[in-house]
Amino acid sequence: MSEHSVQQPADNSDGKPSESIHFIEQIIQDDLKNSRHQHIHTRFPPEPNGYLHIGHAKAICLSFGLAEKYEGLVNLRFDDTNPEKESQEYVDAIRRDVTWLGYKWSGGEFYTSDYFEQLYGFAVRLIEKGLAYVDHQSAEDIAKGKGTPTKPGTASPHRSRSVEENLQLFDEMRQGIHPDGHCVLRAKIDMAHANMHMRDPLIYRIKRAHHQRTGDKWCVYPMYDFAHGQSDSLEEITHSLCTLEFEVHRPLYEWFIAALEIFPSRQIEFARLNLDHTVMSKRKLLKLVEDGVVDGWDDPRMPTISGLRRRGFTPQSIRTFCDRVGIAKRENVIDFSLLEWALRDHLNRVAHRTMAVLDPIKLVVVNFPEGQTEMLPSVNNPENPEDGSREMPFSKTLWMERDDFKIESNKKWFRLAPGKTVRLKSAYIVRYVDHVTGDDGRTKEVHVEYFPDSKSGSDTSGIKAKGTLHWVNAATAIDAEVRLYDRLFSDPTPDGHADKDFSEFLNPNSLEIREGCKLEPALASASADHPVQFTRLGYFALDAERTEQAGHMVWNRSVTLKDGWKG
RNA sequence: UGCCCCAUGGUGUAAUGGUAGCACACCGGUUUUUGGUACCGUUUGUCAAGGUUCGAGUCCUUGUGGGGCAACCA
Repeated sequence: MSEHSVQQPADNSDGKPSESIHFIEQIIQDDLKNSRHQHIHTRFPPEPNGYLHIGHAKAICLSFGLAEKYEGLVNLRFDDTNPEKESQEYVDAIRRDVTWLGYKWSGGEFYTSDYFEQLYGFAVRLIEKGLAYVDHQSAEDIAKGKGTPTKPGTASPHRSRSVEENLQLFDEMRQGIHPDGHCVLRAKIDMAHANMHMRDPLIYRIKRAHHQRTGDKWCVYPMYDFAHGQSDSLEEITHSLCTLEFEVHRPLYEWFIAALEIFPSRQIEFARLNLDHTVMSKRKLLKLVEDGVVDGWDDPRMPTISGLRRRGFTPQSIRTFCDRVGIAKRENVIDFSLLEWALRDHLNRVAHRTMAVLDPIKLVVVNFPEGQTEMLPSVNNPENPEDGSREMPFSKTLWMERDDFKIESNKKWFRLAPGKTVRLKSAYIVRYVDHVTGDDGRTKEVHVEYFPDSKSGSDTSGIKAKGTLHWVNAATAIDAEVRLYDRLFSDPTPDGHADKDFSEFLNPNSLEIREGCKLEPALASASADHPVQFTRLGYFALDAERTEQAGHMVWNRSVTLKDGWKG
């Protein structure tokens, strides 16, 4: 059990839980205590019209997590009632992402399209009760008739058709006798209702579109309000959790349950997740993909689950993040740094430390014997000694990071510079001797002398070095490409500006590709499943797909190490 | 000029009428062969005004501010 698992209420003598719970858990605990339900049953109902993002992860952790915690069931249900926008590709991606997060849909996998026949029957039942009618008005007239939030709507001229006529017309709709958009089925509720959704909402429309699952069997499809809640009911979902924008739909949700006399699922809304410096709507993410701004839905800069996965995030880190974000009803914008913290927190404990130089310059150990190679052990993870150590080759010619050398420095500079002495991680202490400047005016080589008695682990030199540098043996280095990422948008809330399009805030420097990076030889056997730390640089993940395409290793920087240096 | 929801440090989130706490971020310190980690510490908060109460972040009223609602989308 990890320290991140939710603590069960302690068995206190006074019976009080030792941990606070959010409002949805309170409802569940009350329902269980009052025997309103013997067990709970939740669901996650994505529309397969895009990839899942971190906001969905919050919803997934909520509904799946609650089912697990209270030993209930959870369904995965694809809300596929709009064939024009949905596809099997998205269904597959959603299943993959939920599975990757570590969840199983214990209650089963469902599709709203499986209920089309029953939904149709529900509509007939409504008509028979005089609670629905076929409207032949144009879309514009229907919209006009709805009024505005401040002005009541007006009744459709077809509102008082007889039950028989409505039954026949609705049957004709199904038979395909009428063209697309010719008429719709509407619930008969209240055109003057203060809630716009109660002003005779449309519940069925004619749309000749090939559905990825039902093919061409249907030419009428139910609208969200006449599909979602009914599906919840059919699956006997006890707690139907959704985001705030559906709050105004709840009266309708309940009206249909009452009118149809079906299982009373309960809808509860919570605030969706917003992350700063990114966008979280499928429409906007799709636009980034279509415009080629990013590499696809799984671009490592995307807030999608697949993007985060490729970036190197672990399922555990995302679950920790969702846990820390909390559940409430107020609008929120989470700091990106919380996500980064969650990843570091996990990877610090499990990732092996390795050495890589991203902007290499030569480091020559002038007094080290030419042609000799010494194997030096280096601990894989100081946070977890059980992970052992590996042997690193060390010789006269090494690579060091360009940033680790400066010609002019001061007392706060712990790295190499004229007059400075540093430790090479897991190797020796070296002292500056000289440096070589290239034709371009940049430093090309740094020459140092090493102290043979300062060997890591058996240092008897007595020399103190404030700084420790990472390095890679030149002769055995692996050449690789490393991709560094920054936030996709420079503005914290790119879609929060009424007068400007979110794309105006794209960060032009969100991707930096480094070629010719030098990796220690042990990294040859790295796999995408095991993120590593490049010592002093951050956590990195092998991009298996790009590596295969490029013919050389391609690494993605998942997150930098926290940098405490105020130089 | 309608209806619904919301309001606690910079950002999130607790406190269920009784000491405003936790996390992230920030800043400072200790330790350190990663300027990482770990540990310690500082600063910062109940939108406003009334009311109820011995006692209000919590209950009531009125404001103010924010969000949502008028797709044959979900």
